[in-house]
Amino acid sequence: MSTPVRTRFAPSPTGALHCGTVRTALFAWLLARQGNGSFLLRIEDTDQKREIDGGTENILETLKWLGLEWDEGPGIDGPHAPYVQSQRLELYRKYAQQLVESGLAYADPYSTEELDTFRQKAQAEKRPFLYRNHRPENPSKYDGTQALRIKLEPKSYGWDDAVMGRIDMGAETIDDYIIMKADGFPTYNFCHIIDDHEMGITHVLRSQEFIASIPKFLATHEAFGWESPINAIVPPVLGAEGGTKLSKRKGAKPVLWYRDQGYLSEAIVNFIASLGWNDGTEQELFTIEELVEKFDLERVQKSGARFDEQRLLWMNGHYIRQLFQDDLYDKLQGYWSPEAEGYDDDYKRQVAGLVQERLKYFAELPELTRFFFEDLPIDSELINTHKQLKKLDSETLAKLLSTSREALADTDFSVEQLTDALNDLLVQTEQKPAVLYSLIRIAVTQAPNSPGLADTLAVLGKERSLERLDMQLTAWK
RNA sequence: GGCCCCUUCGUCUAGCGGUCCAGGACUCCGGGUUCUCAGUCCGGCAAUCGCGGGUUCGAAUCCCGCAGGGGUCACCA
Repeated sequence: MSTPVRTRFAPSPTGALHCGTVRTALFAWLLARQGNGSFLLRIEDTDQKREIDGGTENILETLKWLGLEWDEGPGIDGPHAPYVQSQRLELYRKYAQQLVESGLAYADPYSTEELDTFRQKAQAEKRPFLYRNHRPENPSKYDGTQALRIKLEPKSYGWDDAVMGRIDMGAETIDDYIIMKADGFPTYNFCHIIDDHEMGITHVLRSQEFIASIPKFLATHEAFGWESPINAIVPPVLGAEGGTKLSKRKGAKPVLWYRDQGYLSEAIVNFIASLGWNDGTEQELFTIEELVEKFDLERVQKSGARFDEQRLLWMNGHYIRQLFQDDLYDKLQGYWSPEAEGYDDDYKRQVAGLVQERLKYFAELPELTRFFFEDLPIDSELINTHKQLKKLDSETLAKLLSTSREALADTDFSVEQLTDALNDLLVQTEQKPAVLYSLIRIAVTQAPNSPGLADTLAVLGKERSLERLDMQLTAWK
């Protein structure tokens, strides 16, 4: 029996979560859910300056919406609470002190300006800047008000990355780095190592930008005499244009934006999982259960993947079409146009049923359903630009429409009777559907497109449909 | 610049020495579904596998160079 997997997602509350960040969380979550593992959420808020209002709430809300429930973390707690770094400062200070006492950490005597000078000089001489070349001979005693550096001896580090495979890096990537800032807060580099160790994390997934820092992390483990968890570097999610990774600065949209636009969490999860991972078969669509079952770090791609909105849209449409009608109707709450609000549920349910296979995201609902809720003004352009109808004069059109009106008025407006009546009209008028149906459809909707004619008429109802046909006829008189 | 990672259709990818003159999906194009849009079904366009050398009877697959892209070198994470 191997020890249960423990993974974590450890974001900073510095902005709304976007799809790139969340993919790392998803992979970690999937890994934990495969066995009787645990998924932890930890808030890394050690940079007070960059923290934004509502940052933590956004993280919690995003994960909950996606269904990535955590077993330990804010609101759940657990054996390693608290799960917010700013509430764990004593712990980091204790470990920092331990390093000071064993001579593995020392106070940094330099000011920011002095350090900048060192860096610039190194750059001018075209050699890498290494802090250890400036290590103070007799550092003053650390009193908690200076920056504290860990002393790391230059040596090579390598590890077997669960995604990337074997990676070795030379001693030049190792240098003394700051573990405690002058403001008394620990740095990410330091405290996440402590937390991951304390919390018993077995697999640490990090995005690609951390790859060069891993030797530092390994060395830090070594300083404490700890064993490193399994490291896994996940490739970046790139913006649609490629090149650089998805980021707030490059306009990556918050995950919750997609929710608000009417994307389904199943679609987002499926789509995000498919960026940089596949199960080796030709399957494209996965339920979350299938993802849990099939996900494998070894099949995670090493190269970056672009975020293709087009493909997301396709997937979302797919998931919308899968919805049961009641479920669809519930989810559509809040997306109806203001005009629709006065209508009863039964009517709106029927409308929803007609647009289900046309919706790519819920926010499209109003523009797809306008004419079901308001009488749109006569738009003569619809007929004047129609490839068949524009050839006919209004007298002919009026005659056709009038005939149609009478025939339709004789039905009960059920889809069955309407379909029959429409068929009969084709025979009777000797017109092609492209002419007759288009004419009726435009007259009754005043929109360039709509669901099927019989369905649309049936939902609109007899009274309203005939009224609109009359309006069009009046316009031609 | 040093170090590290990456490189198959426009995009996401399959491929782990022969079954690949490279398969699937999205997009796009054409056709069917008695109107439109969407959906759906059928069909099509699209990668000489970054380039150059090897190894081998045989390479997208192994090796070596090169090029391009990305990351990183913070008292940010």
